Amino acid sequence: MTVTIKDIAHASGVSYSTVSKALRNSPLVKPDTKKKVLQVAEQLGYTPNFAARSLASKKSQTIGLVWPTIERIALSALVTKINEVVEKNSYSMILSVNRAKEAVELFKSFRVDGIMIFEEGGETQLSDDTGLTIPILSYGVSGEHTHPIIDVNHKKAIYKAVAYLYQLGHKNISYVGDLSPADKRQIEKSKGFEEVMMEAGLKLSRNSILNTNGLSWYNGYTAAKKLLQQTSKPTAIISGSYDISVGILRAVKEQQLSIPEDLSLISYDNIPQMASLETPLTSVGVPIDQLAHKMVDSLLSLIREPGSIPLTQKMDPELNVRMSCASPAVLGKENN
Amino acid sequence: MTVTIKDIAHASGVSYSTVSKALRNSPLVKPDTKKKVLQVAEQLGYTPNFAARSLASKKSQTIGLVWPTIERIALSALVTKINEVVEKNSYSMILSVNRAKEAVELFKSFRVDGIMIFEEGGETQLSDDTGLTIPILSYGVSGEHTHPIIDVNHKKAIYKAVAYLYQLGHKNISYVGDLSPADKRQIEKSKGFEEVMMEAGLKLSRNSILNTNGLSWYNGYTAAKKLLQQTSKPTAIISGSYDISVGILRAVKEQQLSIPEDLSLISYDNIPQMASLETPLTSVGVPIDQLAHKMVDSLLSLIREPGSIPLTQKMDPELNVRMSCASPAVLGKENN
DNA sequence: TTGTACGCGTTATCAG
DNA sequence: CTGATAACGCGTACAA
Repeated sequence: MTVTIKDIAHASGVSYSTVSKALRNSPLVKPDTKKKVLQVAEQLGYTPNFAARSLASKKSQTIGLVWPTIERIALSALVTKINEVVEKNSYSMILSVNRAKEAVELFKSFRVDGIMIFEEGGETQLSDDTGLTIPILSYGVSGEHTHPIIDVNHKKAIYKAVAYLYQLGHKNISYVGDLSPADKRQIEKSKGFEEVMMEAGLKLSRNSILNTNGLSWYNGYTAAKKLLQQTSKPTAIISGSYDISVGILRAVKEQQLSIPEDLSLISYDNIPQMASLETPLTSVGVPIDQLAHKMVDSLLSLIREPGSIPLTQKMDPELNVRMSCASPAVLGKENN
Repeated sequence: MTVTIKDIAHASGVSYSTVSKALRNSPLVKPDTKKKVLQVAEQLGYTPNFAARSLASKKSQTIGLVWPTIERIALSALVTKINEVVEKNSYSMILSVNRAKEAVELFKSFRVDGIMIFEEGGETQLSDDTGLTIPILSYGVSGEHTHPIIDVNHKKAIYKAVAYLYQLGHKNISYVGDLSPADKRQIEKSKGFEEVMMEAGLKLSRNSILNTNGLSWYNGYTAAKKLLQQTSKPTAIISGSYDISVGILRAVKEQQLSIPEDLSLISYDNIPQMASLETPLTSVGVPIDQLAHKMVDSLLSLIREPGSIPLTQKMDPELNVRMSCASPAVLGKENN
């Protein structure tokens, strides 16, 4: 039999409405009574019923996080951090690994106070809410969108990567990433690369931008393999994501090449996992701490007051130097 | 303004109890009315209120999954699969990345119908529920436990790994894993190794079982590095987990050794990520499809009828051959 | 087959 | 400060 506030009221000799107040730490109850009630609640093993609470208060103190791509691990550290920040703000967080549409439906049913969406790949077009409307915040790419998003300044990221490589002496740099038109974020990365290279006066050849046709490690692997088998190889590669980098590493190994001796590699995604690869990679991206705080603060602000944050907020990426870059080999090496 | 069944009732000219029945697809309503009600509901953009539904029915049709170690990616594929199976059974699933204790509290507040716990490392002792009691199923190691668990037959796994290596000609096999007494699962793995080696008549030296003192890739890395620097190296290693294997790979690379030419490696954890490593690893473990089905079926059965499943269920592991094992090098090589 | 009425556990609004 | 009491949205006996 479940313990309710009525049971507590009975056991502690006050009315259940007083119990309710005491449990919510209302200033309207005498400290003595409050203490007693809490004690009894503890003793009885009381667990609040969110369903009832949410039904009565129209608030759930919970936010939902949609994360359909848990296999793409680039985000797991971010999720953990976000959870931490959420709790610090005395909210709870629940996740769903369903596709965005289904997950949002689920969260709506739960009447979460706000929703965060992590989508990599094709962004779902969320139907205009005919019914109830819940604050939604996406970690996504700028463009047409009705919900606010937190985005990364992709061009700046690419800029930092290219500048770093340039300073090491690289002129022949390739970008390897997914170019499928459905994924705006990936498009933006490659376009940024194009622009930065132009601005730096570095020439773009046919091999400068390589389409992996997908975001999995295998796509990166096949693309890199093709690239590395050619006679005129780049001296440095910028990879569009963690997973693609994993594939590139594999291809590099199979071609008996060494990083950074034969090839420098910078990866997108500034995550801890970069350091634990068989070859630790230098990377660019927004530090997860910053991202987590920005996202949670924004969503909570949105919950408090609709329209209180800009539709687009861009975060500044940073370069995280590890050991996968070096000055390009001397000329003779090119005939390899 | 949120749409409720009363609104639907009003708009479609029936009572709201009829609407309720229609929405739940009860046989007690005429198909005509049912169709009409559903249509109106759709039109109005109705979203059921789980809070209310759960309050009234005392069921949430939702299970909670506790997963504090999302960084340890070995389980992400399993989680996705479980979600799939759960939905197929017309339940929903929500996740929490909190520590088990907090997560269970959260889920209890939500009145989920059942809870699954994924803990790697120290298993939390859940307090005896003074209050409400929810079916809990753990993915854990056998031992003292009050909640039912799904476990892996670790000894069999090790047996398969050793047998495979033995057949390839290996006699000098080491196990590299975490031996911290807090983690029963890891203990069981290493003990299994010991037993199997004894039974196979293979001798155990001081280097046969190596304690990584932790489960992260870095722990695997330092342990392997120490091992590989010695003059008498094993010809094959069995690694206790995916992450540890990642570390071993890194150490192997730094020592300028090749897999499988200089060293064979089999990893625990039968997950897709094994194939995408820079060096794809042969692995042993329970196929995730089987695991997912067993876990979901067991929990649902537990929800339907408490005590309807055994306290411990062991799953049979399988060997997944990739390319990280070969016959040991000829004798001369040993002087490397 | 449909409608009425009550209860689920909690919050919130008043009146004491 | 405390205690009734009316919602909150829905499921479900029970009545019609």
